[in-house]
Amino acid sequence: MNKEVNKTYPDTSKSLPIAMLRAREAMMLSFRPVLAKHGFTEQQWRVLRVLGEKGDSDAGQVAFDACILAPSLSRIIGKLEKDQYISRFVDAKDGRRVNLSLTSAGKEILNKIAPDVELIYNAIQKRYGEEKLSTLIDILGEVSEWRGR
Amino acid sequence: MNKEVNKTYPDTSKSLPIAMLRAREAMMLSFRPVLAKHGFTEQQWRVLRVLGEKGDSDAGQVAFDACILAPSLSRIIGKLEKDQYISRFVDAKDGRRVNLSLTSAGKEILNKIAPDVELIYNAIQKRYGEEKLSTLIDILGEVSEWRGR
DNA sequence: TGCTAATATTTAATATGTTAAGTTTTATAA
DNA sequence: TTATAAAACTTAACATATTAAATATTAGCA
Repeated sequence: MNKEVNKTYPDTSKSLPIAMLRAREAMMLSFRPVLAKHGFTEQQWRVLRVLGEKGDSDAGQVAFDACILAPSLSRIIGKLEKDQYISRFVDAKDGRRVNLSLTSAGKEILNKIAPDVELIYNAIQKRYGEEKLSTLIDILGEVSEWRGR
Repeated sequence: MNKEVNKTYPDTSKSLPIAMLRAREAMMLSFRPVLAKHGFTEQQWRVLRVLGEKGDSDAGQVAFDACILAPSLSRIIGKLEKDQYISRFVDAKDGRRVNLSLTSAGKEILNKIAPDVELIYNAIQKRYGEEKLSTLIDILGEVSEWRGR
């Protein structure tokens, strides 16, 4: 049951966007302090992680993978570059594209933080069970393909 | 399948927070233009909706229901009050609390926009089916109670 | 009663989200 | 080939997110 005494959900509990926000927020309350301890925001971390998992990518791809809009990404990579965690260089074949790459410092910090993040994720998985969480991810994946009408 | 050609999901597709963000974003791409047409942001709309569904509430309750942090809510209600959609008054019994209430203009705009929002939600429900979506909301509800380890 | 801790909200500072407009480079078609 | 549209980023402006600190008020207790 809900731990928040005197707080009851309104009918908005049937709202998918709010339900997703609430669930996401519950998890981030665990993840954020770990990232903050190392001086990273949630979004900066997503950028590093995506680059680590997929290797060098152009900004558009990173924006898509990390689910960050281009204008936000521009600022984020500006900071990550200044702090020397990533390097940025214009694509040789297409002058519009900007390629991003983790520096060695970036790879280092990534490997340093990842285990702490994994720990939390494992605790979540242990509590809710792999099956339920994979069902959740599957449905979320389907909904992600909603393209309005 | 994914409509984004040349864009493939990294391993972050297994990340629950990112999956929720992506799914939520897909839906909001449909909802936001409707709200924007009436000059409201997503968050302002959540505040109006919560007040409409639960009636007058103090700021803390609204913050919880709308899933908005207190500092953000302070500014949001500042604007909504200025625009005369809500009224704000200090609680008589507890001077720390601020009670919020929809004005008649607030109720009016709420009733005006709600049907458009419902329309989209119904389309989503029609596409994915009530059962799947209710499974989704159920699991999200469980995960929302995660309180760290 | 008076002191201190706890609450509820607000203010401040920095980072990101969102939409629109601006830049530079590439693709296209007349 | 060249004018024009499209693509990929960036910049700008305003709104929200996050954390910390400040304010004001109430609650608890010696």
